[in-house]
Amino acid sequence: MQLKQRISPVNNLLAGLTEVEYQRLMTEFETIDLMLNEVICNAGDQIHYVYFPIKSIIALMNHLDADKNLEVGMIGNEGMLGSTLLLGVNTAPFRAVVQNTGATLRMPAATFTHELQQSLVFEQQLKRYLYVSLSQLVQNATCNRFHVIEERLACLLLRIRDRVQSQSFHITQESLAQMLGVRRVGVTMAAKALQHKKIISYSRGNLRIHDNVGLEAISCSCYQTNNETYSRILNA
Amino acid sequence: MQLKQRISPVNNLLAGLTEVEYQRLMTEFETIDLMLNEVICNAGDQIHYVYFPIKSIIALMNHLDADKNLEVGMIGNEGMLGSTLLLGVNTAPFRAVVQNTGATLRMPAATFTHELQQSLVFEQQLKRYLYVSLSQLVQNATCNRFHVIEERLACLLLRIRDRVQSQSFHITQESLAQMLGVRRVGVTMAAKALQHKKIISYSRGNLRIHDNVGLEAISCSCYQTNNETYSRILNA
DNA sequence: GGATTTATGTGTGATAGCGAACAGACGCAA
DNA sequence: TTGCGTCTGTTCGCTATCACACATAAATCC
Repeated sequence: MQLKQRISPVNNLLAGLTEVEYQRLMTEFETIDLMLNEVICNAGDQIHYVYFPIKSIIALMNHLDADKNLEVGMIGNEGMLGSTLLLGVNTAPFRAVVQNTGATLRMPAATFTHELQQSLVFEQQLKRYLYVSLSQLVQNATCNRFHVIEERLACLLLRIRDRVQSQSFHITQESLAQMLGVRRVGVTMAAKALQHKKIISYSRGNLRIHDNVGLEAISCSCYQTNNETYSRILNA
Repeated sequence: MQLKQRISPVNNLLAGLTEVEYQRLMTEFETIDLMLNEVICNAGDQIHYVYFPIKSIIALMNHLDADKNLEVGMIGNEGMLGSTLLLGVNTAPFRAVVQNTGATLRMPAATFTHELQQSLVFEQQLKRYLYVSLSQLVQNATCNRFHVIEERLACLLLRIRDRVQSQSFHITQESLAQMLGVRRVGVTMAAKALQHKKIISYSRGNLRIHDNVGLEAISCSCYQTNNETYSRILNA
């Protein structure tokens, strides 16, 4: 069973570790369930824990005011929350909100920084992840500037799908609107368009993707660009 | 004279070093002049040198296609180009374009990574700078999404002013448009509005700021937010 | 089972910014 | 002086998105 975990690790950032390193790390983690819409931290908060999602999704949000929010990063089992600790700053740069419940590994920040010093491979992997986060973040910023809501919605749904590893998941239009930084009505229109094209079905937060190829065709190239960046840097 | 340099260092990231560290670093730097509109690197390029501007400005641009560009970061004597080497990745995440000529310190990438290992203070300072870059980048992304051209232009002019350390500088509306990710005509309109308010004067690329307070009042809060982030993290 | 909450759909007008095309104005160089 | 390149100003129709207000429908709760 442990072998199975190593071949298909619970979190991709823990791949590539030696068996010994992996086992030691696992003794430091606790597995928890995050609560939907829970605000793990606000920008400027002290970082107490780092989180490695297994099935959950954490959204990084930049918050200007009540109706000016923007998703600037999404963390699933391909990433982690708290990687900026690598830079020697122990305050959170952004608000982190739980977008999807599910099992999550958690470790105290102090333990994390200590573990980094124990394993060069681990540290190297996380530094690379931080580089990828930076790149993707900028790609999303540009995406926000130039692409229309429907493209961006398609992109967002694909990113969620990849992280929940399922064709169907639960998310309200209101949440999607917050992430895209647009009005809910804007999401309603875009989602309706996707439904008419038989690409998704959507009812009261229950969303199902029927046509993956169609969705990728509609989404802007940013989806693919971000995936390429991830695999180029982290699976090198 | 050397003492003067230490009190008012050529580049702010070199402040806080001990005299010995500073002197050793300076032997590794060469001082060069960057050419206007020179593309130092494109996204994905190998990083050969790191740059510490003294009077110059380097703009980080994300490039989708010919007419879809966005400034995602600006580097003057408060920062450096190449800080992502800290993350152990030696390819550039973004295109870097010279926006203002002027003296610049340059060091080979290999020397830089070697020097990082020699001085913990230096490394710590640059890690913090990378954290600040990340934060500012996200702030700008949100700014692009929510604020109107005139606010953003005001913000941009203030950022340039701070880096050239002068009330007047040369930049075309075309360049400004590229950085803001809008049409030149959009900049023309916004710049005209600022001129009517007697805040700036502008003729064929020669721009002069007459009313700093007025310009800050018009610019969005992102300007101040970014400055606060910088001083909170780097001057701590 | 009725009331309330939550989630989605619709409609109307306003507006910021876009694309394209063109006109003037300044500056340098032959 | 003429010409050409660069920079800025102006206009027109168009579209995506916004703000606000209200309608409908499913889920949940007492």
